[in-house]
Amino acid sequence: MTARTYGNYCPLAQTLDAIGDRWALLVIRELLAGPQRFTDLRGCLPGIGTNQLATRLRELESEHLVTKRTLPPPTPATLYELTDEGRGLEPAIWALVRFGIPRLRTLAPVNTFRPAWAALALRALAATGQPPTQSHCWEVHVEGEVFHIDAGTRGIVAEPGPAPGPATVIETDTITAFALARRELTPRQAIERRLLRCADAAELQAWARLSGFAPDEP
Amino acid sequence: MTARTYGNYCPLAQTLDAIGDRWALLVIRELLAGPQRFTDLRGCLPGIGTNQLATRLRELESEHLVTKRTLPPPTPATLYELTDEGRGLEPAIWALVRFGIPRLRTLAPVNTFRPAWAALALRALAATGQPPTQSHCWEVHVEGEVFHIDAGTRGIVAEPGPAPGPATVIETDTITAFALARRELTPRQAIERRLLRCADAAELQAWARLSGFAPDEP
DNA sequence: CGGCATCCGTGACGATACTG
DNA sequence: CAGTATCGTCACGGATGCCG
Repeated sequence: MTARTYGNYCPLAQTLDAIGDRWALLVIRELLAGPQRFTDLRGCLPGIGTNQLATRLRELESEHLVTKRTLPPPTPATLYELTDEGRGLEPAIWALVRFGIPRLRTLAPVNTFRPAWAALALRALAATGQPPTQSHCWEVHVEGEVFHIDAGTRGIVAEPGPAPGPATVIETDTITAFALARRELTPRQAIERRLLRCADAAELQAWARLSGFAPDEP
Repeated sequence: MTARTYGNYCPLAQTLDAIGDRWALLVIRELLAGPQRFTDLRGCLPGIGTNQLATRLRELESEHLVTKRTLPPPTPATLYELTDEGRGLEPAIWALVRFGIPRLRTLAPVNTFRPAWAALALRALAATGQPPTQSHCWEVHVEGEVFHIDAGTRGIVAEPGPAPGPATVIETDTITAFALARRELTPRQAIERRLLRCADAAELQAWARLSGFAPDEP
């Protein structure tokens, strides 16, 4: 009953009518990592009220961006997940994330901090640099958060979870991931300071070029 | 502590802290067409309160996304315009616009309707299809709204205003522009029905391929 | 008239408590 | 675990007034 609609026949205004409410895009941010339960979402969204979360999920469902699924009785749990239409928001979200990366200021004490958000930043950069000349697959670990990048013949996709096939494993921590994304650190420096691990230096450089990280000095 | 900030050290949350407030992105939408005066913005944003507009402009200014400029005394007027940092939002806005285009439903009576928003949709599509093999420049007119697309060696840019050099002029109306963007009409059909004018059919097709419009039947 | 500031009613939001 | 109920508060929308 939200007459809070902009009422513009404008694609941007219609989008904001759907996802412009407070918390809406952050709910979708969490669902980008895969299906989630109500309580998981609540835990990942510090400060949200349960009523607000319930309302946002209901609205996103009515916009056909999110669906509610109930698992069969062995372990009955209701999961929320993005619809195909909801996944259509990904390009916009990655662009918003990329815009926000240089604006991350020094950490204020009130700020909460999650490895998932560092992984989000690395995922958003996964197709902004030079694409590799041949197929690659990377599996990136940021303190338990895992996603993989598949640079194959059909372009570059960055999906949550471990890689389905063989992949170069890259492992780092939250702070280092943010520093890489903000280009305050080169991958080589991260390796030297034992902040990042990767078995194959050439694959690491290919990932760095693909993501547009800061280049090493010659 | 209702500073209304999410308080997350997350690039998406930081972006939403800056532009997630109501009306903020629509203000920026209007500024994408060039510098605007307070009253012009108010006229293009039906429903906004003057205090809200003043507050949003002040906040966007403090986020360094918008600057206020006062013209010299001949015709003293204060103009609001995007900063370079604010223009960094363009990729995100185009992605949000593209997400909203298929979601534009049939026109409800309450909806307001502006040629500028149709031009926005065409501008957002200006680099989603097949890039042309050689340099092109188009100047698109939608009921007085003018922008141009420059597909040169430095990539594809879509800027407000008329083209600085020679360009193929394309002229159409608001409804047709939306129909093209929604792929409900092909450019050829628009020509045949006298809804669109273009002096050069080959240039029109190049623009259609670049924008990913509906192809003509073979 | 353009560019706000102020006042006020309404409703969305935030926090807590409570329930199937 | 997955929400609903309640309530205080604050931001929003609309109207009006001030000032260059």
